[in-house]
Amino acid sequence: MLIRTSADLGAVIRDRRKRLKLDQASLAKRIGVSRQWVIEVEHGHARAELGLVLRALDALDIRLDASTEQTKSRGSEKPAVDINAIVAKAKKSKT
Amino acid sequence: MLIRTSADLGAVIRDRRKRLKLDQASLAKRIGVSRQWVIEVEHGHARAELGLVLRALDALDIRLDASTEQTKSRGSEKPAVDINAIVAKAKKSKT
DNA sequence: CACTTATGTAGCCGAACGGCGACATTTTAT
DNA sequence: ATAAAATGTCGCCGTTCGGCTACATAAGTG
Repeated sequence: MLIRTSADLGAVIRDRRKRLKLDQASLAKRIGVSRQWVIEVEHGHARAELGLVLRALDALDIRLDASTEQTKSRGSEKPAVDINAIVAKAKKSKT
Repeated sequence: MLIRTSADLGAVIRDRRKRLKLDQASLAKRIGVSRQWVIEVEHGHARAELGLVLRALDALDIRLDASTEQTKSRGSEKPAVDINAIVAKAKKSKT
């Protein structure tokens, strides 16, 4: 699943937890956090600590992959040549 | 790339930033955080806020994928039947 | 119905976050 | 070598984290 927001993450975690037939308390113990933490994260708490979240994913055997392959381009992406640098140089050596 | 730790995340972010020829200040502005935040995260700050990290990945067009497909099994994984529940019930109706 | 379990909520607390400004250090370019 | 930019470090500060205890609802079972 594609992760965009903390809510996505929370959903993934909750689904996986249920699939593994774990209750929040057990999962919390596995991860080493409080039960409330699990609750908040499953609800999409955006300000949770990155490290704890990663531990949670590990405890649930969820793989996280980062890739730069993108389907939707959003304007200028990978300029084969760094136009900016060229322009900058051009500006400097004006005369 | 597989993300296990915050250091992995930091490396991915830094690589991608350089690949995009951005300096930390510009990236920070894109994400909406301070320049120091970028520094710390690139260094693997484990306690960074999840939401900000996700914003960073988005700003760099890095896709995050969560999957439960795993190569290395680590003990008991997907018990087809929930033995625990069964045992629990058995214990209860002991007589 | 009464009983157990799971989940969610509230307040208190120490600790750390992240922003800010200023400075030190490293790297890059001329 | 000189200048400029990029990167990293340091306090200060308001805000929030995450753990804790206790309580409040669901949700399921006899």
